[in-house]
Amino acid sequence: MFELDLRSRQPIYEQLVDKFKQLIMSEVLQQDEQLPSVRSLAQDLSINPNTIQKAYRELEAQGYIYSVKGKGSFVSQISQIDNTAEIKEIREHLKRLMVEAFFLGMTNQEMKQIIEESQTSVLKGDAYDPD
Amino acid sequence: MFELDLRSRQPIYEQLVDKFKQLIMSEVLQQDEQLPSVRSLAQDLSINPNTIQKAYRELEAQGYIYSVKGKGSFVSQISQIDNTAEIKEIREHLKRLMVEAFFLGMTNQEMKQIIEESQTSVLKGDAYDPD
DNA sequence: TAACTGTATTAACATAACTAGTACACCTAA
DNA sequence: TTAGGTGTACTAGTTATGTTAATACAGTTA
Repeated sequence: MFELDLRSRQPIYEQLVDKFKQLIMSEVLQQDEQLPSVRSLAQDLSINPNTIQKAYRELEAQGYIYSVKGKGSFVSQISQIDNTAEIKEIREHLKRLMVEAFFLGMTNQEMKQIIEESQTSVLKGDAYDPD
Repeated sequence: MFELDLRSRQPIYEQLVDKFKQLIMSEVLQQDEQLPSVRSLAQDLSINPNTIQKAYRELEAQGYIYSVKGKGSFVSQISQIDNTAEIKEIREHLKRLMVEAFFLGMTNQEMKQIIEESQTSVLKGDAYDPD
C-alpha cells in the first residue's frame, strides 16, 4: 500500500502522515472510510505499531482523521480541515529550494517545466501509487 | 558571517556546506580566495572545530575547495566543479514538493509566481545575507 | 622558535526515531 | 458472556547521527 524509505532523513511516521494526507485530500480515501488498524498496518509494513500510532495521533491532531476506541480510525470531512499553516510551510520550502536551484544553474524555464510535469502526474493519478 | 539554525533537522555541517556552495557559485568567494580557518570560524560561530572540518572535508570531496596542510583552505575553479548530481537531486526534491503543494490546493499560477519571486531575490542578491 | 594552518583519532554526550513489551478500555460478533 | 478485534498509554531499551571535547601530529610562515 505504501512505499516507505526507511533510510530517509524524514521519519517513517512523517512519511505515513504525508501519504495519508494525500490520499485524504485527493479523496482516494473518502469521508468516514476506515483506515487500516494500527496493528494490521504495522504488520503489512513490517514496522512497529507504535510508529503507526504516532502517525495516526498526528493525523488526528491535525483534523485529518478521527479515532474511536474499540472501533478504529476514520477519515474526517475534508471541508473541516485547516491546512493554511501547511501551505505556508510549503511556500517557504519551495522558495528556499528554488534559490538553491538558481545557484546550481537551473533556469526559470526549466523550473516551470517541472511544475507542469508535476501537475500532469498528479492529475493522471501517478502520484498515488495505488496498489 | 553565517546564520545557522541549530535546531534545524538539517545538520550544522550541511548548512555550512550549502552556504559555502552558494557563496562560491555566485562568486562572492572567488577562485583561490582563502576560507576562514577551521578554528577561527568555529570560534566565530561558537561551534566545534570538528564540525567545520567536516563541512570543509565535504566541500573538498565535492570539488568546491582545496585544502593545503599548514596553509589553509581555498576556493576551487568554478568551471571544474561537477554538480550534475546535485541538480538531479534538486529536481527530484522540487517535484516531490510540488506534488505536495498541488494536494494542498496551490495553483499552477501561484507556484510560477514563487519562482519569479525567488529569481528576483537571487538577482538582487538578497539571498546572500551579506554581513 | 612560536603561532598559525589542516588532519586524524578516540571518547563522551545529546537527541530523536524506532522497537519491544505490557497493560487497559472499548466495541463487536459468535 | 466471551474471544478477538480496536485505540491508547507507558516504560524501557536500542540504534543512528550529530556534536562536542581533548589531544596529537604534520606542514607553513613570520
